[in-house]
Amino acid sequence: MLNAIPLNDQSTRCSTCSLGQLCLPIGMSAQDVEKMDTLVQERVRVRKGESLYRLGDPLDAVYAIRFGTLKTHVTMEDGRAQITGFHLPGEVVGFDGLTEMRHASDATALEDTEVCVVRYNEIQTLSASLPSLQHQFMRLMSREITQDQMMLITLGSMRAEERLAGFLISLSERLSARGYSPSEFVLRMSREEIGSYLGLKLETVSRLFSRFAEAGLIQIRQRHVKLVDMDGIRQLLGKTAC
Amino acid sequence: MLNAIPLNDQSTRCSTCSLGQLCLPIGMSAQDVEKMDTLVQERVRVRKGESLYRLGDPLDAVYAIRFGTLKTHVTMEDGRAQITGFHLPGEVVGFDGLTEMRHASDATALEDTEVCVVRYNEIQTLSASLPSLQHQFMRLMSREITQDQMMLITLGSMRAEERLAGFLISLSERLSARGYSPSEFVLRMSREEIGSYLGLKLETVSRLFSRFAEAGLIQIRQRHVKLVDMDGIRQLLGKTAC
DNA sequence: CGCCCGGTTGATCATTTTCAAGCACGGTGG
DNA sequence: CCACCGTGCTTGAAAATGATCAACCGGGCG
Repeated sequence: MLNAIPLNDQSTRCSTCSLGQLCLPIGMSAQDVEKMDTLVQERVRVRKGESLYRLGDPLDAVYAIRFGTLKTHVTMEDGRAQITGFHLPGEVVGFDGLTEMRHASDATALEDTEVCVVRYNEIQTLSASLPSLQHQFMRLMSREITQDQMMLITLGSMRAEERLAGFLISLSERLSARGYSPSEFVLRMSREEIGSYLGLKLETVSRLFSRFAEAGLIQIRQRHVKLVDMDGIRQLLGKTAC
Repeated sequence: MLNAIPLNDQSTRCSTCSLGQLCLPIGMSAQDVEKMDTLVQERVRVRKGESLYRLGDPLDAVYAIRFGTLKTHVTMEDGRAQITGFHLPGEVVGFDGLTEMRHASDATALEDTEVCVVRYNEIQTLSASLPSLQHQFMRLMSREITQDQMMLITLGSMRAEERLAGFLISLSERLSARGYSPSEFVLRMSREEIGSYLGLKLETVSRLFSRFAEAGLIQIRQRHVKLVDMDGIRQLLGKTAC
């Protein structure tokens, strides 16, 4: 199912990786990044629909996305599921569940995806000779906490319209940071998945997309979106403001 | 405003602290815990209503609660606020904002509270001679991520009734772990604060409490709660289940 | 003693969900 | 090549959940 890709060429190195300052090395000095070139010994290919890991799986690594898109999600005993995040290249997944050394969620590919395997052991070992690596991992985990808390605001105090506007803006910004168009992109997830992420039903998501389109804010055809009026979309976000 | 308490007596030590296995040392060996006895050099008293830190404050420490209750909350530009957590003795706050080394939220005391100051520098330094400390901090941060994700499920896919039932159960379990009664306790937060945390309005919280009481699940008088029918409350949680 | 804040309760309203029907695109097989 | 099927999406109407507005209560404190 999962396709391991043994590595021996230069392309494996963080110091020469094109994702560079979007990924693990974000904010680190060039020297320090070179020292972590041995950190990633393995890459894994995950096909669309397959899982990189599942809730309860032993956790021995975190994963940096090279290309593709992942969703992380939790399913409750009663079958209800919540998507906790959509993840783009350069983002690191798997920080949950370090407490029990077992994954606390599932990670599933929304399209064919490749990740760098960052073994937890290696992190621990390498940190001894590269103290900034330890700091780096704490920063990455901290960022995840901050992002989750932003999401709590979204789900706790925003209306459907604001949530979807925020979703589009966030996606636009993240794609833009990766060199893609900020105004025109393909949604890799279904209406239902967007709904799960935003705490809405798929019909509500669909209706809102139609409404945004009718208002001239976006153009949408299937999963292809074009953000026509960014300012207008941004205004939706702070609409209930004083 | 904040009351620093310089330390020199035994009571400062993690190895002899009564919160022991609820707090920083959770899961660590006795030897390792002794080695971290120098970690906490300072304690701080925060009076009811005062803030331990505020959004944007330089972050140079995380804080372990000795006694009292804190809320962590984020306020948006437009004034809307979201409470992201209520924190009991033994819990560690301040892990957000490590990315920018500035706090990404506010922490405010709901009653007079005392915290142990754990300087980030000290963590870094001590980790060199005590590798398990590094692992420990990652575990604590990971736990925070997992908890936030549980909260995302709550806000994203639960109904008001389920949210409040879950809140009561969670509080009961955490108080119980600290040696308090699991069935009878005092809410340190207002209806409005509960509402903010659960993504509900204060009136809804109030109504639900009344409804729970009428159904014989709880007794409530002001902020004093008694959980009468734990099983019944638990059933509310999985109600919409299949 | 009286005020004030926090809480309760009721009536009404808005938003989102639910249920239901139908559409469009992509793939499959005759 | 086209008819057929299924999945994902759209749209409408009705229902439900929670929000809002408003009045009132009551305990604690100056």
